[in-house]
Amino acid sequence: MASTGADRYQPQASEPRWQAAWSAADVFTARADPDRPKYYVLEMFPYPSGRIHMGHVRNYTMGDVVARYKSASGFSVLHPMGWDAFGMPAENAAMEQGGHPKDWTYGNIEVMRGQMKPLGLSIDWSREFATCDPEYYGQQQAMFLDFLEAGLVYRKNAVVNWDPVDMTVLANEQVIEGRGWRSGAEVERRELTQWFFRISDYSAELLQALDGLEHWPDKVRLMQKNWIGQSRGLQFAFATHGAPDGFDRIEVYTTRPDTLLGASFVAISPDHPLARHLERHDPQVGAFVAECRKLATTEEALEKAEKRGHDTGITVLHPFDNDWELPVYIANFILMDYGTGAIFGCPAHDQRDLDFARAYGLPHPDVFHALEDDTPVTDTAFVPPKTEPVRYIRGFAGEEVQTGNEAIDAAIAFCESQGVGHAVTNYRLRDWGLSRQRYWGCPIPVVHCERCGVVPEKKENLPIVLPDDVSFDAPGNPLDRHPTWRNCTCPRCGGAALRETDTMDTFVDSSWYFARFTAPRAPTPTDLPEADYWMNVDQYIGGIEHAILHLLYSRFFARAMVKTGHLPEKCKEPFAALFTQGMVTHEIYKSTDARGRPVYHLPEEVADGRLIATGAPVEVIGSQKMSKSKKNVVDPVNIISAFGADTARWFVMSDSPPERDVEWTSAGAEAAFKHLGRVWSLGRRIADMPDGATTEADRDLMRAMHRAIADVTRAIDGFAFNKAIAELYAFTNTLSRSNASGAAQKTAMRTLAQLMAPMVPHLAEDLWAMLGGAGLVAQAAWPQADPAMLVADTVVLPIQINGKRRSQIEVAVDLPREEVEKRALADDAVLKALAGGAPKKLIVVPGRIVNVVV
RNA sequence: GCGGGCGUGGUGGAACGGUAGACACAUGGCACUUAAAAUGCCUGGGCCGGAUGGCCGUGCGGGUUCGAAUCCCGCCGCCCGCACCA
Repeated sequence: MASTGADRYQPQASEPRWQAAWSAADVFTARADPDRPKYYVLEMFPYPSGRIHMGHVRNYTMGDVVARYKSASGFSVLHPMGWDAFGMPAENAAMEQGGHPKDWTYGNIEVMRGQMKPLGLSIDWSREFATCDPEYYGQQQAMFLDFLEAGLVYRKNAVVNWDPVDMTVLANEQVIEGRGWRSGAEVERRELTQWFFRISDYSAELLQALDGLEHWPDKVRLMQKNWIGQSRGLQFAFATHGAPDGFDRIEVYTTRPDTLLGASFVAISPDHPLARHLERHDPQVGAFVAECRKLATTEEALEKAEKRGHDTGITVLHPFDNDWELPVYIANFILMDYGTGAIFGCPAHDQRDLDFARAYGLPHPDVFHALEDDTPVTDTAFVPPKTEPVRYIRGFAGEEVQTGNEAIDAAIAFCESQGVGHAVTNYRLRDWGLSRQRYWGCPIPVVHCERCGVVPEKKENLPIVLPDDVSFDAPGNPLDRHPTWRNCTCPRCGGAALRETDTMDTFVDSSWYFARFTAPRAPTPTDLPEADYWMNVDQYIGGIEHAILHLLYSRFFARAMVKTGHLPEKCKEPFAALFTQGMVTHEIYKSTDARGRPVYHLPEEVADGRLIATGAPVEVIGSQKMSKSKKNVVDPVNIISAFGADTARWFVMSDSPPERDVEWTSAGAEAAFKHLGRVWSLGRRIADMPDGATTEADRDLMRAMHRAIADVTRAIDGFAFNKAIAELYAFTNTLSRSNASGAAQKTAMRTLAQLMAPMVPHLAEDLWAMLGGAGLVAQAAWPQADPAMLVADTVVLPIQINGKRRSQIEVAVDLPREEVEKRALADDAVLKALAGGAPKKLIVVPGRIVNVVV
């Protein structure tokens, strides 16, 4: 069965054979084995866009290295795969090319599965599912109903991007410079009643629990912390003057109460109740608010937009000086969702407020100065860190040196003592709006009954399956205009009712798939004993672009599932360790057409900076993330057919550290292929050697082998796959030059095969079989380094003179410090530098370095 | 705009605060060959030098330290996210 008879490396022939052998031996089926420790490794599942790309290859190879390594190390491994299959592209394809999102999606899954299988990943395919399978989303609907009952879901109004020409809701990415991507119409903000998860109830807990995620990257924890955005501040009310009835007070929230005596205006959100009221009665306000509503809904658009306001003519009285009146503006940069939707501006110590104050001719009195600089603020706000002491000139305690934090504490205490407001802990995190006005998503299982209102579906009626007979020739949600699907009976009163036509955000689908993998065919969302055995995910691997939303939503969902009994208590943090991998990038080849528009070219169409077809030169632009629109993509399928899967796997794991981007180059891929061929030939040569008699060189080779085992193991454990590969290169070089006996070289070669197996499993099986290894290397136990073989007798100590390396000495590892000092001082270079004098200082770092200061 | 990250030879990168450039790729040289490909060996940051060696060098400018790619401060550039892309 093995390709031992071949005379050269032929991955195209051997890779399918080994994949068949693994399949026949049922090597990758996950089994809950109470006698073995379990290990759940998961890569973020792919969106079935149509073809796999190098980013997938890199992502899944990383997971595969971990899975194979853990399996060899005695763990019962779960390594599943599925498809994040709902989402807009399927609907877009249906609109552009006709056809049905379902056919498009399942067709893509078929193609991509077919492209992934040749990679030889150790995936338990028996657990595969797609989130658009009714079996999956039906269970999601069941959980939604449980969440609803547990008070984790509610409805409220929220704004969406509305395209007034296409009469449809647009996603943020469909809004380009304030206009609809298809119609080109100016996008408006429109309010709709939508479903929300109460994730903000968990703000404090989600924040606090970040501390326990020790095996997550610090940067991700920090990003989530900032996203949750806990702030401590003061909430209080200004009394108004000249405001309409019912608006005699405006509640504001501030994180800088210490600057209250430097306030110069009050600003409210265009969505603030007062603004809404004025809008109805004052055409000028109406015009301004309408202008604000043309802005896209993203925070980014809001922040980048010119800061604009409308003076309402209303004023408020300063709480500590009733003769002091501040104007009230409606301002386009105030969010209704955060705090109370109203702020006071202290321009001297907030750049945004300062820009606003200067634009509207408002004063900007300084509240504090730097300790040695009392220059008043002009066009740059003075915003020192809150931990830095500053001199308050308009503080609550007169002229005093305090840090911002101290002054904030003092201000809150003072205001509370005066009956002006109270301390409030606020969070930036908003509730998670899950309603989407689209067809290709999980239907929200509720009905709207004229008599009973909003009524949850009965669980026995689940799944609420998407109707197949829909058309995409008209804009908007086909479910809204479906002739029969929408009509249903009320589960409560049995009368006529209308089905909810909103579907769920696809983030819902990806917020629990990891739990479903533990029991993918269970008749309930999860099977608790299975979840208890396999959860949590021991190693989760995916892109840094998911650092906030997907991971935060999943953390919330896990808590909600624990609360509703779908996961055991220990699953509140479902991902024990997280690794965020970098992207695969490639150069971009660009030229321009006759009309001067950019034209992009695929890498295979270009050689030496020229188009192969015409010889015309192309502009070479530096590497960027592979994307179809820039055509800087390399199709893994082409690489596999040219070089085999192992070359693709080896290349994406070598060179770049996995957390950083890797640049795909054809030269690098060819080099990887050549190297694997060299290793194969080396294996062939060694396999044919007679065992021979033990030689002097055997011990050196065995030392190198044990060193390689230790180094590669440590590198894989530490996710430093590029270093593991560097060690494998080094050991391969040592082995190929070794004069050791045939028997020793065979042992070394078998070990090399085992150490390479997680990265290049097919080649490893070739080598293992050539060298008479027992069974499959995929089922062999990971080699162990013998500590006795790792200790060196001597060590080379570099000698620095004034911090620069000037010499070195070789000493026994256990030589006492005094002896090392003596030897160092006797060194020629040191004697010369000292010129007879005594060293000023002598630093000996045992086993590392000696530094002589003269 | 806000939040997070990254920056080391021609290239990808390595380096518990301790010999900067491990391991590769490209280049150059040599061997093998009628020739080419393939393969193997040597070279492989810059400058000076025949060599031993010396000086400079980790985006830029400062600082801490016996010693800084690594820690601190200030810049510059690039990348990711910003709640309806997945």
